[in-house]
Amino acid sequence: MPTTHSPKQNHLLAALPVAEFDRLSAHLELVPMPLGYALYESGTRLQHVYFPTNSVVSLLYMLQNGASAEIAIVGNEGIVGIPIFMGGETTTSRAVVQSAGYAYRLAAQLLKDEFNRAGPVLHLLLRYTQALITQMAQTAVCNRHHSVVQQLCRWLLLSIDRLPSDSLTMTQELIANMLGVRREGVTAAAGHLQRAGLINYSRGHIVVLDRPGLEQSACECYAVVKREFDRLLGDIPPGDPKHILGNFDDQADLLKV
Amino acid sequence: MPTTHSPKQNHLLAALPVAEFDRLSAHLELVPMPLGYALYESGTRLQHVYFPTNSVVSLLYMLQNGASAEIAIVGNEGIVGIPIFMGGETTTSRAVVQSAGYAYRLAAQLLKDEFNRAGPVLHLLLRYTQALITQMAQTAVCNRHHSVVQQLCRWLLLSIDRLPSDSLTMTQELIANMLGVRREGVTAAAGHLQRAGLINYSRGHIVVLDRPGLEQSACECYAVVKREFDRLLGDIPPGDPKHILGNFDDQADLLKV
DNA sequence: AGTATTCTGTTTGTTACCAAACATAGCTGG
DNA sequence: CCAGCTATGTTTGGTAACAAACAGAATACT
Repeated sequence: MPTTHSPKQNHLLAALPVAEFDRLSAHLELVPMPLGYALYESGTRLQHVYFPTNSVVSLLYMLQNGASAEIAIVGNEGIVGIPIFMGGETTTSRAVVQSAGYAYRLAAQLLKDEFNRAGPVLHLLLRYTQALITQMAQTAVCNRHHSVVQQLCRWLLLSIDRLPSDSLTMTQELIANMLGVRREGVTAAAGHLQRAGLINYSRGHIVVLDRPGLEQSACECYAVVKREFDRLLGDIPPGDPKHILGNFDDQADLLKV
Repeated sequence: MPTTHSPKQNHLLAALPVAEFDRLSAHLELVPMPLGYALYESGTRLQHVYFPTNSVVSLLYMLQNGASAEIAIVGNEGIVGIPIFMGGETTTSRAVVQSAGYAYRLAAQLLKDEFNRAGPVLHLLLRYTQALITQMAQTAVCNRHHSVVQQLCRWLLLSIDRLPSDSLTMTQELIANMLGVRREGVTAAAGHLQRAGLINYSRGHIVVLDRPGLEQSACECYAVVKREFDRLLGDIPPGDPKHILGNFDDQADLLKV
């Protein structure tokens, strides 16, 4: 846990041009993200968006019978609260802190105002949304076709990609809720990976020992998501909007700012 | 198959204000959508967006081993080609015509130009995108937790909601590809529904006999998706942008148009 | 220290779906 | 009409995950 915090620890905020960053930064509020805290529930009107720095958030859907399934993972590469700028204001899913840490939050109205300027913030957020859509689509595919072991590998990789170290604090029970499988299934899968020397597991503390090996054991889903995030958002030099909008033809908006 | 065609048969086009509709309509091109036709493949740059009228399109992901899974269904309520305005230009999935018919297509550049006006078209498309996201999230949940019978019911309901009648042309083999299960599984599930008197199945021609019964047999996923589409896009009086943007505070954009 | 709690591991039995092969029935076209 | 094809139905066997109950071990509490 770093002793100093900066909004630039979030990749989306770091990628903003100076003008946009300066407008927003005064209103960014550093908030702690305790494990299990629900940023919003299904159907509730979102009051803030969150830019995680060293925390990780799960987007979860809860079934009527109490079962659950993770839709997507959001960390320092993204933003929690997409429905605010998409126009729906609410979602059918909930957002829960999966790994404790911090985030910068911003009042919904301020983000909407910035979004409605139709400048770099809009384009950046939409590109991120497309990356998130890819992650959700791949989750659907993975849920259909892949084993618990493969899915656990994918999930571990997506998680540590969003964390500063190769270790995470997470019980098998919680992982089971995320993946939508039973706890025993996670125990079996985690035991398998531990015996293979890929991870070390001990009472809610996981350490990834062999990252390449984990990628080998994962299904193609992880690589597909990773590649798409890199393509859409990767290698964005801080403060340089041209890379963000490289594929956009109408860059007149930028000049107006 | 209607003998007369109109762009207004697509709900998104029908919901546009007069000014926006008039700007676009001259460039809309009626195109036939034959069964199995791929509007785009994974990774290819999209040249057009498609507004289906009486056709239905599946967004599919193909695994390396040849297996597949449907991500979402798009019909006359929506648009195919979201990555064009989201900024990614390509997707990891492919779009295939699931039920033959027609669509109006529009050159990618023209849609982007209209989108970049940051007016009603942008807000309408983003609301639709959020509805589509909900459908994809629910597909992920459904793939995890529900039986083939439940998923077949959901799929049938989503499909006939987007078709003019209660019948559809679709072999069990094709349905199996969509759901990402084996053909035998679909045979068993369809036989079950047929014996229950909910559908009539005969060599690629399905008739829904008891729609309420089908909704009973479906999992909650269908209702969740339907409700969210209605909430985000339903009851939009043609040409009245206020309903589309009801939740948007900054309506200054509208006045500029 | 000793008790309670939490987390992980294991057991047995059941079920849904996969895998592969084969059977039948309806349409199609010479 | 009959051959060929396509769509659907059925069989047997295997596997992965579910369901429920319980056992052991590490941590937390008093």
